[in-house]
Amino acid sequence: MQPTLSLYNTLTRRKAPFQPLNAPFVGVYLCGPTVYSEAHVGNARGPVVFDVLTRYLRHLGYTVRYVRNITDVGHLEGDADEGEDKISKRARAQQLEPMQVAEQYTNLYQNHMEALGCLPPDITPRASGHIIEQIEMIQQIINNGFGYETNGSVYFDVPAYNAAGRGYGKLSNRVVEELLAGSRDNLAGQDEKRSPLDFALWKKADERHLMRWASPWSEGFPGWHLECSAMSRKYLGAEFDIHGGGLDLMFPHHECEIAQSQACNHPTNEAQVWMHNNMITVNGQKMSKALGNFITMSQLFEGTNTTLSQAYSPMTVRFFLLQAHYRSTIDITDDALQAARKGYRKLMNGLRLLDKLVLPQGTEQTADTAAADAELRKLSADCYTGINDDLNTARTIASLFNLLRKLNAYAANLATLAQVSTEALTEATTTFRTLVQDVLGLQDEPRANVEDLLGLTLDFYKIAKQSANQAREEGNMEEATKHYGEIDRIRAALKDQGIVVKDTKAGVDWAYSEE
RNA sequence: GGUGACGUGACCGAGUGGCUAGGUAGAGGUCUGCAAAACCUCCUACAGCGGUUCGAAUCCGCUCGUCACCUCCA
Repeated sequence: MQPTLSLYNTLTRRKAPFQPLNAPFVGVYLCGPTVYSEAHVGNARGPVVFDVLTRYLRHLGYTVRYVRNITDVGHLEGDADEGEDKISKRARAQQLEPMQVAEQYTNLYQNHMEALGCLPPDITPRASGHIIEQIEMIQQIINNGFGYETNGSVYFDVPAYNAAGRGYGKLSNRVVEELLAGSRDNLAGQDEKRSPLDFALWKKADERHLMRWASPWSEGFPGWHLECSAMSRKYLGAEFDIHGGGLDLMFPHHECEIAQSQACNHPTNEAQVWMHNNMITVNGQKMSKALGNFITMSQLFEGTNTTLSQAYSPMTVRFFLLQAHYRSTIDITDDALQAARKGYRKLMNGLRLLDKLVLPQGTEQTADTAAADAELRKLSADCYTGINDDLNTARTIASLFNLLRKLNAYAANLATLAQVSTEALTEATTTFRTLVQDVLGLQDEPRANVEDLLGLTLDFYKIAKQSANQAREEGNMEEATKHYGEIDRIRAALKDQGIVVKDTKAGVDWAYSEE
């Protein structure tokens, strides 16, 4: 009997038990990266959180379709005055094809996500591969009276949409009148828009713009909110279960997404549940490209960022991210990462321990195991409390440590396993293993270097060999035989691992077995 | 200015009316050839000032401090 999973919904500003629209199927969409540069740690939080979410939904028995897009068109550089697409701007500087840049960073991103233990999404749609769908959507928006064309560009008519009672601002809690009052009216390039709140659905490309597609309005490119509306609708339907992204995407990106979707398919909030993960901070400030205080994934894994003293492994980073609740900010520091690394390793040591929790032969099970069973079962059950409460992985990890302390205590004195029933113990070890590996996605990360370990083994091999030869020369055949036995054992063990020892005139070496 | 969030012990970070969060670091102990790991014990905090309440870190008010978003260049 699994307690229900509750999720905090940005739309309603409260937690509610999760109810799929069409159980057992669950559609999940996460706004993916813009692939014009390398992702930083902040960009990894959403994917890790949603990886846990989809893993847990599957664990609960749902059939999940998880979509995470790649934005390879559209976004403009914040300070660009050319009106150029970010990707093409970068491409021109490097004399590369824009799609080459996009491909390069897409691959890098996916490698990093895989290293972080994120299972690949079921569908990874590219914005550039869905131009037709986006054009169709624009046409629908225009036909429904919520879009207009100016000079080959198409804009979404926010005042018209809002006048129709569709609630622009309902996600981010904004009032159109206040937005209008707060907006500066001296902005350049506003003349094409009827209202400063309007946003582009299609932009006509100027002659320097490299990425461009034909459309009924002009040769150009789609607006940056549109892709998610179009692609989520294509793969998950006009209304699906869960849509996620960073808190900074709530406005305007997600607000505009809802508006676009609803302009086509009223009524819909595009997704039933909207989830937003909070930001990662550095010295209390949001990590961002603009501030320049970001740490890229490569820098983190390789220890090449000056903010940090050393490299941190992907699993350490994953643990670090999950040790905080996703709606809280999390401050990244050396101390915090080092603490995370130790915590992560402690959990991994726990994993290695589980199979060793066996009552020693000859020890009798205690007749009454009720007390110990109850204690262990409570510790196990607690592990699910946190994750069911809006994916509170911090609490789940805390509970796992509490469970682990008990399991460690049993391991330290195996005879005490007599006090607990096999059923309760199995339940506990299964809970631990399942949550750590399958749900939190924390995998053992081998740190030992095979070459070094082999070298170490061969050192002992050499010592044994010297001892054997010396004993033989001294005529002590009994001693020699003993050491030759050691040598044979090492050889046999290594051979089982596909390694052969090579005794050469130059010394002892090894090679992969060719058998 | 508008909207929202936050301020927890040496550090990170849960909790949100009464009950041990947890991890890391530190202290003592058990174990141990030495050590490590593990286990046991300790360090028991909630920005400040008021208020509500039998009782507040948790609710309310004020003060101080911090942060995010408020789009354009699309």
